[in-house]
Amino acid sequence: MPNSRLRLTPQRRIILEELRNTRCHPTADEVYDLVRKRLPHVSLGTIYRNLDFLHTQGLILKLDKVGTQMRFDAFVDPHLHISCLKCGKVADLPQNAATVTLRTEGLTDSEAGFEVTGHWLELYGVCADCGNKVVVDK
Amino acid sequence: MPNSRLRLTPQRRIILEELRNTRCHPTADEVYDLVRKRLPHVSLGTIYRNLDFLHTQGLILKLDKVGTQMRFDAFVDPHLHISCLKCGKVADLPQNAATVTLRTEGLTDSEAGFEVTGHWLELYGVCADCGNKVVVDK
DNA sequence: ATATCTGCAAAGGATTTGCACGAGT
DNA sequence: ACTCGTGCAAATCCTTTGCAGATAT
Repeated sequence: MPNSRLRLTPQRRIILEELRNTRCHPTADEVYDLVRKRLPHVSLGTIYRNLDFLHTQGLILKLDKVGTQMRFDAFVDPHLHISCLKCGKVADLPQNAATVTLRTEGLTDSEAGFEVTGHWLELYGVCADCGNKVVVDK
Repeated sequence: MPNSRLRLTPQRRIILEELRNTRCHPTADEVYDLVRKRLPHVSLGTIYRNLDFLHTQGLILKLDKVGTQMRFDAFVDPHLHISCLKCGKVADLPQNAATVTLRTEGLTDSEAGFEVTGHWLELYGVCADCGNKVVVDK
């Protein structure tokens, strides 16, 4: 039978520490850059594998609906994310910044016949930096 | 000076017709398959370029928050989408199936300093087909 | 010993792009 | 002529995977 004990390797510990040290919702390659400062020989494959592992363990969030790359978040308490339409930056907003009300009673009878099990709300806007930025390009 | 007249080429017309003939929110390669039945020599690059063109013209929606591939929708009236967690299928739901209430007054003062300009709500669940399906694999 | 984990490099999938030719005005 | 659009193929970007060696118990 397989030994299902899972290890907290230095790589995993440091990835988690770095994620917990920032609220920047870094992409995998940004995590890679952070971790490489402490583990110069770490590989990007290990970063991806362990981000996925930590996500499976429920230790981090995987944000796959924000821009073109996945982003990761070690703060797993319920909260909302807002992404900047100009620079792609992702920030946290309090959970009560928006409320979603579902009318589920009608839904299972709709033509789709779907059972609704959850939802994902994504806010977008313009961050402080980009809002203040003077537009230079034509 | 550039001639800014834009052409409704056979490729564009047929892509739009095929999209308007389905409510299946096809991916680019599914559109490719549909169009190829009528234009056997069309290329996938042309499909991508014209889907982007039609989106820029406001003629179709580009759904980039649904699964790993973009999906396209010629029905541009406001409505919601729900995607099946098991098979990835996307279906329409009436706009009033869910309401989002934003508390914007507090937001610009939050630590993020974001100005909220919009939001995207994604519902997910289990479609009728997958809900009825007997699980065979171990 | 044995299962898990890593680094490396290669493969994979989706999308975009460069280029020469074709089409419309 | 002069754009704009197309087909083809290659390139790009992000992510996943195969494999041989390393690590922990």
